[in-house]
Amino acid sequence: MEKKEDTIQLSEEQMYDMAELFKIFADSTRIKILVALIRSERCVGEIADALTISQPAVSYQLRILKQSKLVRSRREGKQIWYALADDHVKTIIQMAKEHLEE
Amino acid sequence: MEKKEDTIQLSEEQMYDMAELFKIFADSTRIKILVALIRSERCVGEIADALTISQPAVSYQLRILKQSKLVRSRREGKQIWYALADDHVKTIIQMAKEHLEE
DNA sequence: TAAACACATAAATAACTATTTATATTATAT
DNA sequence: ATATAATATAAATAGTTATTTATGTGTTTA
Repeated sequence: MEKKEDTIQLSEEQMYDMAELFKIFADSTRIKILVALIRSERCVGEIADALTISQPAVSYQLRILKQSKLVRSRREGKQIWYALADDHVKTIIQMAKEHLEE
Repeated sequence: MEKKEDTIQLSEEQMYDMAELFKIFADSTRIKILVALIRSERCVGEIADALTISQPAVSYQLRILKQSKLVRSRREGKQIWYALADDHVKTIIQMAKEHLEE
């Protein structure tokens, strides 16, 4: 039976970056947006309507999520469609859900 | 081969609670404290010295961590010893580390 | 080309939060 | 009892951030 390491090595910078990563998830509006995007790609208006958040507020948060490379976007005519950048977001949210359910 | 569910069901309240949980990890001082506690139980002064953070700042953050049930404490004479409440913290930090390393 | 639509951006504001400085509490030692 | 040590708490401050309101940008349609 392999034992888990009981220490985790992290540099000062890594700990700082880690906090920055958690900050992105530390807002319920962003969580709602991310959860909505787990199901499917969505455009800005859809998100605003579905979550009853103002359009500028949604755009503001989408920008943050995009800068953090958690979502990507593509333009299609007048609309801009947003989707999760990869599977990490889903994994992290799933983990957090399991933690909260205990 | 079992397929993962491609949706995650979360109530409004769960998403709010999730954001609150991430907020606790969204501060580099708290991350540093938690990482220090992965190795071993520590008293306030030790933490302050090791991380070069003022004693009141450490106490303030420990209080938040305790209220969030991420750490527990016990008094031993004049000192108060803090430790991680369970294995969850370590798991979450390990996950975040792996995410950042990609 | 003008109007309408979808989205982004800017400025202002309000709310929250971490740190510092100072002081209070609790426990030990003299 | 008093002094000292370890930690907690309070008040003040400064920095950050999400939302609103207003406006700008890019795209389609009439």
